Amino acid sequence: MMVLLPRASPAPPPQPPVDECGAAMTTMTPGRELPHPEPDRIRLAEVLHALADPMRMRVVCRLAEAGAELACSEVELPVTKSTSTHHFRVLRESGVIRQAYRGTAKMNALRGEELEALFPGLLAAVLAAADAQAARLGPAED
Amino acid sequence: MMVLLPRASPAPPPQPPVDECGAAMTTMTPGRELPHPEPDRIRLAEVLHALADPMRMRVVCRLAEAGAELACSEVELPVTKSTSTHHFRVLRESGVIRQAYRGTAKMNALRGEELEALFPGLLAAVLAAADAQAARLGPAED
DNA sequence: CCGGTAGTACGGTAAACCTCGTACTACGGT
DNA sequence: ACCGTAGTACGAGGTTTACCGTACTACCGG
Repeated sequence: MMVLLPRASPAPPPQPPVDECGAAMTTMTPGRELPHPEPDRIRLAEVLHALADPMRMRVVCRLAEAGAELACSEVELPVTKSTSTHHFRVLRESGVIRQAYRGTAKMNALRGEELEALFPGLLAAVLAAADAQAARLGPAED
Repeated sequence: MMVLLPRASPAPPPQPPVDECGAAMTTMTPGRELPHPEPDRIRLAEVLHALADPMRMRVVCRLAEAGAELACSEVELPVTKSTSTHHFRVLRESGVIRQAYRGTAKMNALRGEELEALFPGLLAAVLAAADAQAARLGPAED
């Protein structure tokens, strides 16, 4: 009864993904949906906090200028993959982006319309502000 | 030679505020100017971070709806005075508000025009978003 | 002159945050 | 069937944050 595990796993949890609905989900959710906040659970403070980080702002700008879904790897950040994953999750959990698995990639899209309905003009103003600042300082600055 | 000090001060520094210009400033700056960032040193990330806190957001909303300067004590927050001071400083250092001493009070005002020049529509959008959310949830909510 | 009000500085705590490295899982192509 | 690519979970380190309490300073009014 030697399972296929390369390492000698002591024994405990042979239960793979088990799941139920948000309970287990130990690893990745195959081709399934990821937890996204409903529009009425999106909080301004969380959105602003999500946008207040340079890395995440860069992601949002890239998504906006692309105007379409982008894979995580499509948005290059000067951090490791783990950190990148972290930032994308913060953006998703705050309601700024929507994520979905597509093949081996995870696609990301701005929740533009939903945010517009909740906070009219906010996203546009932030994106414009980011552009303005990028133009003001050298495009490669802070 | 019994000085007025309740405690027995050894003797050393009878020099009161000494100062020079940002060097000493051990305590309060009398009726003087406080350090504010120049418009070109205001960073979007810092502004958003400042606005991403509920307490600070409350301050900004109060200042906006008042349309005029308000003393710190005029803006009631469910925190101690020290914490309040902390939040006002974050707002000032990020460039969101301007502070000045007036008598025993410290007056606070939004740097609306300067922010508008840097990030057109941003402050308005954030304020509108805060109002919208306050209306959506009970005005006494999160 | 004395007390009250307004605000600060300092020190401390507990939580949150950003970052990384390592080890792992899924999907797709050769 | 295997390897590579894309992304995750977990744990840990170091910094920042929000909050408080205490002790202090400045200004105003009686």
